[in-house]
Amino acid sequence: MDYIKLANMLFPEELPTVEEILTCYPKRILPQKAQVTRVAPSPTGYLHIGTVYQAFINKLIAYHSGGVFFMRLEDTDCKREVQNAGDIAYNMLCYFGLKPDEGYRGNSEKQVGEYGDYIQSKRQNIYMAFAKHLVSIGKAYPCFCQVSGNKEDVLKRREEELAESDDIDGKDVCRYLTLEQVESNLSKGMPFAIRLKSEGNGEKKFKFKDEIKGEREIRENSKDIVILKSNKIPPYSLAHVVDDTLMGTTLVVRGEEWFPSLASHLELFHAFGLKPPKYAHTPVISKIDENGGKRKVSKRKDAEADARYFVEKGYPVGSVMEYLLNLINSDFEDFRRANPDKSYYEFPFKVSKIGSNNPMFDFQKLDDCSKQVIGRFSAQDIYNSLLAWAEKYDRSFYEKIAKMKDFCIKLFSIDREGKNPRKDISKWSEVENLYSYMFYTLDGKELIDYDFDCKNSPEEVISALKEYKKVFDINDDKQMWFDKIKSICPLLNFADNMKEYRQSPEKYRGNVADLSGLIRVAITTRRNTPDLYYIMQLLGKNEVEKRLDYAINLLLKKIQKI
RNA sequence: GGCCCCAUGGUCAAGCGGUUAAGACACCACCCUUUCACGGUGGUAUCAUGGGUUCGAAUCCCGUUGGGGUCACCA
Repeated sequence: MDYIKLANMLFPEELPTVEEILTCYPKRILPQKAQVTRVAPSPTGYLHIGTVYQAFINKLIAYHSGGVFFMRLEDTDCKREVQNAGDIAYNMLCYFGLKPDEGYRGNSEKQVGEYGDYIQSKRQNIYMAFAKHLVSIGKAYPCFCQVSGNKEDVLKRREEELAESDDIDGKDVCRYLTLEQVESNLSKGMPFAIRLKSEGNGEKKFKFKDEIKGEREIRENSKDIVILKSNKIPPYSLAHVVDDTLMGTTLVVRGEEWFPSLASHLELFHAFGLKPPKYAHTPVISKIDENGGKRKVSKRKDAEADARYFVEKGYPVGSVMEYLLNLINSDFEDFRRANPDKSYYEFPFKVSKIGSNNPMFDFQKLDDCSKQVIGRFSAQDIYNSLLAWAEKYDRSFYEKIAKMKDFCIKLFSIDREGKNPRKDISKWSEVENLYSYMFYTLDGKELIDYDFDCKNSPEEVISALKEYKKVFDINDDKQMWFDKIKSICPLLNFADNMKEYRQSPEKYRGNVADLSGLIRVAITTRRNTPDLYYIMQLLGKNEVEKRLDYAINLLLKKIQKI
């Protein structure tokens, strides 16, 4: 068979040769251990949190090795492409602090770097040239079988084939077409795809070292995989081999779902006589299903699959990244404890320490992580971040707090100065509710419900609040404030001293902590708030008195109803 | 179904042939305390299962079970 003739029949158009292309992409000049890594999302929707996770690992590797982290847009699937998804992906990566050093920069900015184009749909000639080359050396052939690419059809067909045999990778019939048959098909205008003429033997294994999984034995590829679709656009396999070669990628970090197709990628590199990069296959982030099963976080079913979810909920970037880093290298926590002020980029991250089982997404842990991160914020930072978040995601709250800057900063200062700050905020979206009692005045406010949840009767609560109102003075200092609370304890038969109360609780109706609790609930409707003294100071004399009255009246009404 | 990957508490996990099987989240108790927190101390709870190998197994090997992935002209 005259393969060069075949190649020219298939690709009559003017194309550069592979050698010419290769010389256009010079080797990168980098320090010895520098790694070139990449993030390569396909614009099929929003950015998946798993892509953030992958991108983070890639960025970390490039950063720590003094290499390059670039971005490439894998837009070779025209059917699934979603408008602006590439732009969203780029902007989200930047938002999470993962701005690529090189490559695609969204729709509005110019690409950066010498190894482009970084948008695959703009590189069609290159892929065609590579495919043609493989045909011309007898390692690829045209396939005229018309097969539906629709996912449902594929699944159905697969099921039918599986019913007959386990082995669904028999060699394609088109592999054995003669030059004349091809010519005849071509003259009828039949579309064709290009397939790799696999030389592998599925029974044979070869050694392979994965940077995460370690030494493996994998089966040779024996599938005649498609390397150019009938629309002349390559699928992932060819695009990966060509681009990561030309762009000088030294380490491909990708999800474990790619592991089964690794052998075919390796065979492709081999067919071209190219040296493959190193690979690291990472675990996939999973979650617990409604039914209790583990599964991959799915775009369709899980809101948190969309990276924007975390933005909308108001998790600070650092919180998400530290949580992810914790999944990536579980000893990150130790580092954080030892170095509370360092950037997480200073953590001595190791690819080899990435675990090999699929981590489960744990919101409790995320929240805790986030509380620690926000705990390191100053009151000013909290306010600024909250404001920026609210401006986008909660307009009415934004309008409110935009006018209350000083008040908010004072509020966020309570219990937050000093070594062990209060850790009660995990995301900006919960702040309004958490501190709701600080964001309204009683004027014009409808019924607020109180839950005193105490062992005292409503009558006792009323008299406690009345007594307190008598002595309350906004000008008191903190010591005086508390002394006054203590001073009314005896009137109510409350213990003003915890030690005494503990010794003989039966002698009292309550203690000074209980009394403080009643006042707290009356004023804030909550049992947990920051330091009550400062809350009252911020609220001011009138508001505190109004709230005390309000609570007393509410309780009176309740008694009358009974 | 074939092939591949994985298996330590509810979750994230250290562990690399000899450990009282770290640590974190969550939960509980106590301590601190002039309120809420913060912090501290302690506690409940784990090596999926059956066989080997070994003086000795969470650790090595095999089977079983369970979970995940993959088998597209999707990435």
